[in-house]
Amino acid sequence: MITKPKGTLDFLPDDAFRRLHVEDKLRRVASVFNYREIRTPAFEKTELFKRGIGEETDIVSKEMYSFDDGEFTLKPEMTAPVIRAYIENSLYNVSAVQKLYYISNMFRHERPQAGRYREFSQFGAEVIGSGDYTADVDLISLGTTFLSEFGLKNLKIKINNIGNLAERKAYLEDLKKYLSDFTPHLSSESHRRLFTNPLRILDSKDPRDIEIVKNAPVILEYLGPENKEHFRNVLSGLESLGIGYEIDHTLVRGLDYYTSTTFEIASDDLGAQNAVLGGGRYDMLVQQLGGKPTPAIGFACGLERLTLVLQANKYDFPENESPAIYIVSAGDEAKKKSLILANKLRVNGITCETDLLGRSIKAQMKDANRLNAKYVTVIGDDEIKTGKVKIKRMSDGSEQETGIGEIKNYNFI
RNA sequence: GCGAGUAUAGCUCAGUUGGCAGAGCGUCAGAUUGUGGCUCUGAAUGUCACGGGUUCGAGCCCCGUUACUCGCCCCA
Repeated sequence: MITKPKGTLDFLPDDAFRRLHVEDKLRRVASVFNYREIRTPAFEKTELFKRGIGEETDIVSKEMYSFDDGEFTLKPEMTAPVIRAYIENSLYNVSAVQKLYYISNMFRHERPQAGRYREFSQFGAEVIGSGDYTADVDLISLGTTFLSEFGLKNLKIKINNIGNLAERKAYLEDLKKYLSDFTPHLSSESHRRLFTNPLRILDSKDPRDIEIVKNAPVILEYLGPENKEHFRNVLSGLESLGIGYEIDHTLVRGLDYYTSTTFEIASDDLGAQNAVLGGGRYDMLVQQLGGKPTPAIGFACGLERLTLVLQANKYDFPENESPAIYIVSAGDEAKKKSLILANKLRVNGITCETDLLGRSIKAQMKDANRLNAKYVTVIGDDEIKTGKVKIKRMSDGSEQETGIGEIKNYNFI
C-alpha cells in the first residue's frame, strides 16, 4: 500500500467541508476589515527565504523543502513571499497602506506532532506601509474578532515589544551578562541557546531556566521613547476596543525579521504547540528584501491548530448539504428517464441524486435516507405512462402529486 | 537530531495463565409483488504492521525493523 507522506493530511469530504466553512468565515471577517486576499506561488527562489527569514533560523537551516539544486523552495511561511510580491508589483504605488490576507498551505520538514504537520495551512494578514499604532490595533483586532466569531474561550492574548535593532542589541548584551552568572545552573538546551539565540532562553519550559529568568533584565526597559510610546498606544488602543491582553516580556518570536510589537494568542485546549496565532511588527523586512524602508505588521494563524481548538470547544459545524430530491427508479426505462430528469433539475440549480448501482427500490430509499434527501420521487412504468409522479417529503412521509415536467418548479422546503 | 508510547475488520476497540480470530458501529442483503428511519435475521471484509526467535502450539513471550502517535527542539 502506498501511504501519504509523513506529516501530511487527507481531508476526507467531511473534513474538507468543515475546512471550507472555516475559510468562508475567515474570508468574511477579513473582508469586513477591508483586507484583500493575495495569492503567491507554492514555491519561491530559496534566496527569498534565506534573506527574509534569516539564514540561522531553524526553518531555513534545516526545515526547507528545496529542489532544482537548491534554487527553489516550497514556501515555509508567507510573509516573505507577500513582501516580495508587494515590492515586485510596486503595491506601494497603488495605495500608501496595503492590508492583505492569505489562506495557504506551507511546508516545513519537521518532526510531526500534535498540531504540527509538514504540510500545513495558515490564515494570515499583513498591514504594509504604516508604522502607526493604529495599524497594530487594526491587525490584532482582526485576529481576535475572527477567533471570537468561532465562540472560542480559554484564549490568552500575550503581547510584548522586543525593540528595534539597537535597543535589542543593548538588551541582549545585558541579558547575556546576567545569564552568564548562572551558566552552570541553566539547562543544557539553554547553554546552547546562550550562543545561538539567547532571547529564546526567556521562554524556556525548563523549571531551572524559568527560575533564573524571573530576575532577568526586561526588554521593555530598554526601549527608546518612541517605541515606548508606540507600545503604550497599542495597549490603550486594545483596551479601548475591549480586547484583554497580558504583557509577557518573555514573548520573543523565532523569526529574525520581527521588531517592536510581538503578540501571540494561545489556547489551553492544545498540547505542546499551544499558539493558535502569532505575529508581530517587521519594520526592516521590506528594506531587507530590496524595497524602500517600509514599516509593516502581520500575523499567521495555523488552521490545523484552530481546528483542534474548535473540536475541543465542541464547535457546532454546519451540517453537510443534502440533496433536495432523490430520484428512485424502477426498471430500465425509468433508469434512463431518471438520468434525464436529474440533469434537468441540476441545470435548474436543484441538488439531486439518483441510484448508480441499479439497486432495489428499498435500497434506493435507504440511500436517500442516508443522504438525508429532503424529498424522494419514484419513477416506474406507471409514472412514465401517466407523466405524473408523487413527491414524498422524507421528514413526515407526506406525498404530493405533480407532473414530471413540473418537478423543477416544485418548492423544496 | 534526541526521548517515550502504540500497532488486531472500513472506524472505535476487546482478546484472560500462550490453546479454533472477536464485539459495537458502519457497509451489503433479506423480513408477501413499487417506498426510508425503528426492530429482527443473515453476509462480506483480517498477512493480528513486517522479519526472525522461544514453544507441541504465539495476536499474547523475546530480539530486530518499519509506520504512526506524543514530547524535546523549533514554530502557526
